[in-house]
Amino acid sequence: MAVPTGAATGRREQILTVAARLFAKHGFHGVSIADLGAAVGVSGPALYRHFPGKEALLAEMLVGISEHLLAGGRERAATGGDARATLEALVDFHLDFALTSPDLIVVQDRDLANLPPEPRRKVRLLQRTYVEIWVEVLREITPGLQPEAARIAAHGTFGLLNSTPHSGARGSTREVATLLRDMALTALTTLPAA
Amino acid sequence: MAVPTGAATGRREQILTVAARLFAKHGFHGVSIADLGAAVGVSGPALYRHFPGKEALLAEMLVGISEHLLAGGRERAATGGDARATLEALVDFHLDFALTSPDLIVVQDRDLANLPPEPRRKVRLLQRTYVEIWVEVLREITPGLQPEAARIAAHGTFGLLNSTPHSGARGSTREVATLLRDMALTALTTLPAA
DNA sequence: CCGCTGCGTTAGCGGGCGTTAACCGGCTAC
DNA sequence: GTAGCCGGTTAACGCCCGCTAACGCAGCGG
Repeated sequence: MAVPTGAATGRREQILTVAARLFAKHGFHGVSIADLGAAVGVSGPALYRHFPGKEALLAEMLVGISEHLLAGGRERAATGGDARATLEALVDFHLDFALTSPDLIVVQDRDLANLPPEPRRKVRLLQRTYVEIWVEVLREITPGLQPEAARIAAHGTFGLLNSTPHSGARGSTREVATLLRDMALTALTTLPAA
Repeated sequence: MAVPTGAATGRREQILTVAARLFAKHGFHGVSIADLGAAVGVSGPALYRHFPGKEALLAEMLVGISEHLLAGGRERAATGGDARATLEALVDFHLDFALTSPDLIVVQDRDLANLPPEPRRKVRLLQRTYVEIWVEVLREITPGLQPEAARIAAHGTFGLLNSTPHSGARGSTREVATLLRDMALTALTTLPAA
């Protein structure tokens, strides 16, 4: 159930992990089945023993990401503490994911367009639901905040928190985390009520 | 000299504009030369009358973007007002670019990896120089701010400001702009001095 | 009038890709 | 011990793509 990029237990997990790394670096169309096979130590068509095709592999990866995010978001939102605490939990959760699995973050918003229509709609739905969790919390914190404004603020925050793959993120992870965390919380707790 | 996606004057400009739109939607490898030709009304190999190849086209697009950003950044930084005003100008400039040319924003950080080595290094250099402008201003505003922290904050802010393509950005552009502008400025002016 | 240049066209080549086919060795169940 | 699945292999097919070749034709300078 551990979605984050970690050590691979079975072949399927290993393939998904390696594929995430390669897709993040070269893009979906920039990685061939042969490349991917070579990277896991088998070669070429062996992958078809584990996935029905290249797009299905991408689909499983992206759906897994969105489901993981949504599940984590729901979990944090369900604790029922005050809204400010919930927001902090959401930020920490999202940031942890972004720092732990930068490959998945990159692939997530780069190769969504390469999904077949059906899984794409599924991912979009999951993402939208995830955003709505944030919107609810934000509107609880800032009364009068319009839903559309909250949505834009949430997307902006994702951009902020997901920026670590771009910045190299060399400094010790802990420091990066607290910096971005504080930036996000500061920005989100001073939204205009209008 | 107008880099932003606008009406196309000559064929070259038209091709670049259309290519930006298609690349943003389908990714560099997801758009064929034939697709691109069809989208501008000519077909296929006619593009080779204007660009030496597909990668060169991408290179010109990405180099143009980074040069535009760097030039705009330098311009704002050169006015010599106080740092806070400079920062506001930088945010406004970057945000205006992101809102005016969402296609270029998307292509910029998605297809950098598809550039041939030499233009890629050039783009990276331009980007790094652009970031350093922000870093200087941030460190002027927040004394004691470490360069690496400023860099991370700058990248995070770019992620925030560049998030509009993801959020659909339906609300009237002006409102989106002021919302993201305020979020960015709030976050950047409360960075820890440590 | 002639030829050059600019900008198109269609035909075709070469290579790479996703995918399928056919085959095969090693576990494990019965 | 043998049947069968599981997860590999190599060979090959068909498609699509980037790119080149060869040609055509309007416009214009001499």
